[in-house]
Amino acid sequence: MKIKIGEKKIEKEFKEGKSFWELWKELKKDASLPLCVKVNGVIRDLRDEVEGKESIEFLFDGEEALEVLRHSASHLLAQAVLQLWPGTKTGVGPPIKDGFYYDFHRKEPFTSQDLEKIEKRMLKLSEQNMEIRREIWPKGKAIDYFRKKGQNFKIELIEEKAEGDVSVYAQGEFVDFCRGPHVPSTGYVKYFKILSVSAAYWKGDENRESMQRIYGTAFFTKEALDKYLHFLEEAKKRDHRKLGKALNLFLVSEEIGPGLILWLPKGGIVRKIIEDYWRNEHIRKGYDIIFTPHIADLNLWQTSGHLDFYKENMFPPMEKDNVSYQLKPMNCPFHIVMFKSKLHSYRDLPIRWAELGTVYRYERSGVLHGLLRVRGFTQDDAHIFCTPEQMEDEILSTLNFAREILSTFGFTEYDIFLSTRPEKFVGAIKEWDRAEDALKKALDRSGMEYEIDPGAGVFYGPKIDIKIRDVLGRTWQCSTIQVDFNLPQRFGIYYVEEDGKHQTPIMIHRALLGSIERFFGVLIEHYGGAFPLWLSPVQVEIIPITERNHDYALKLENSLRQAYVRVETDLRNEKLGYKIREAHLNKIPYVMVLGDKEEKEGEISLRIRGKGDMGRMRFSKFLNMLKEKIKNKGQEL
RNA sequence: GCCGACGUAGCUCAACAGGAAGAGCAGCUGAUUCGUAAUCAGCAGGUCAGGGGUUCAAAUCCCCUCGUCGGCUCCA
Repeated sequence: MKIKIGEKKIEKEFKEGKSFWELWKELKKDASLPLCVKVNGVIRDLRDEVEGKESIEFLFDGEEALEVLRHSASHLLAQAVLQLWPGTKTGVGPPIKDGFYYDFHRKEPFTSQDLEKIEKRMLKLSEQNMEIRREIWPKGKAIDYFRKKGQNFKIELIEEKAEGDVSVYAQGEFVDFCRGPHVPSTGYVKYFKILSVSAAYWKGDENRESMQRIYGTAFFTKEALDKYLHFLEEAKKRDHRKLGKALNLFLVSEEIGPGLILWLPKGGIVRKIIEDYWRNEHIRKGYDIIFTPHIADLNLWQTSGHLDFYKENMFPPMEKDNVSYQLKPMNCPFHIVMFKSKLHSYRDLPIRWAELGTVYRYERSGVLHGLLRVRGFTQDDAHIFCTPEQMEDEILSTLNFAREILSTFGFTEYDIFLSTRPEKFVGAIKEWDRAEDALKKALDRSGMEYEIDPGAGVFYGPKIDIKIRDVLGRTWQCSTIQVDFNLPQRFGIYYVEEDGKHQTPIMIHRALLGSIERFFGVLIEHYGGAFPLWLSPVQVEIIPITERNHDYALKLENSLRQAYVRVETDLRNEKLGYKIREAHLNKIPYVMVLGDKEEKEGEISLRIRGKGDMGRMRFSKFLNMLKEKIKNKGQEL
């Protein structure tokens, strides 16, 4: 039998019938305690019996053990809730990415005071260090037990999931239907925090009961827990809605409507910089820039099929002169009609048409969220019409293009997913295979790592999604590259082949930033509102020390403005410290302080955001440095 | 859309348990002309989200609507 303890490997004969727990006690040399064991690759309870010739690994930490710990924490939560409010019905309580939750059903809502009470009770239960035992019950016994307790959700789960005997876990008076595994006793769950409560449908079904879901998190050590709580605070500080208000970037107004964004001047200029960069790069990559209207004849949406499969996301049509017009939820049908307006030869392909197209989608009120989920937004859309042979190269260059653009905004880590054919799909399987193959080959050639998400493609074609990671390690869906078999057929578009035959082109939809609104929101959070120089709404703040220096300040302001530098001068009758503080709070990258000394020598005193006072330098030197840095679009100041 | 919480000055937030709406910042006016994260004084600013109800009396209690937040579901 092979046993692994941390990095150490031991070969040892061991008798059957003992538990891993006992085995550990015989082997252990120090006070460290494993949470669970991995037996032939499967995570098991320490209380399970050793069967003989397994390869055993004792787990002390790591992702798998953390999941076990959090799962046990969720049981602790349920036990605490049942002790505090007997009769509460319990649902499911799994570990999740950053912690765990447990679903409960009862009339009264849990208040934040209740959450505190629960946490205290959990602490007490942890201190009691109750044994956590797995028991195997006959199905009938389990159902009887939970019926007596009035736990109808548990019964539903047992009837669905259990085949023969039922695995339950018991700690003190609390028994839960659960597959496990768990830590050996409640004392293992020490460092945890109850975070929030919200609603969740039973089994995610809108038609079923609404449960109250209590979220929490748990870690191996106090340090790790504190680190995570600190991360939550940091994320809160970076909230784009908060920063958007503080930095006057954008506004959502009740008077305008929910999910509709007003771009204030400070945000507007950032958007302009992003869009200019975007357009210029597209032209450089062989795209053409096009524009299309915001509404179109309803018939267009009939042809495109959106009325069939997208209706619930569309605002209702408006009628005038016996024509119904539809506010557009997508740009693609316009581009298709434009393709159709001219006869295309295979020699024309690939055609790459890009548009910053503003679309409107009806989103259910509960899902709106700052800039990240809105009802009117501008997609950085493009459609590539190409031959099947060109598909792979086009996808590869799009991938590289995406990488280039995203890294300019400081995003260099991605999670990439290739989504393949779902159960419901249009087009021939042969086409799907070809497209999936092209996407896969392009990904392989790009050298980027990716995961395959089987069956997650859209009904009209397979796709690649790129999720970016921000400085806090959070992921955001932005870029998407989708092959479409549906629209070209529905609109009957074609190009003329070498031999004169008509051929349906491959259509690739792609967005790199996703939407300008969402991307801006992500950018704000990524940078914490402190934009790099090239994106900053105000790049240089000029602060004259006294009124005597106002003319000099205005002269330099003009020089900077003529060099296309975004500059503001603070002529207010305030002290230097006050103005510096304000520039700092506004996260302005460079501050030029101008007093009598500077004015006399044609110099400036420079402050750099995050670095402080850099001393004096000639204005001309500063200007050259500034222009160079803006041109380079660097992340550092 | 669903469940819960919340909505007070431009912003951030007070107002014990129903009894005359308050502070800081921002704004305006004046004084101060200042060397690296807040100078002082004065003034102005509110249909307490909107509507209805209970009460002698409502920011406060009840109902409805709208919006925001946390999630569910959905998603660029």
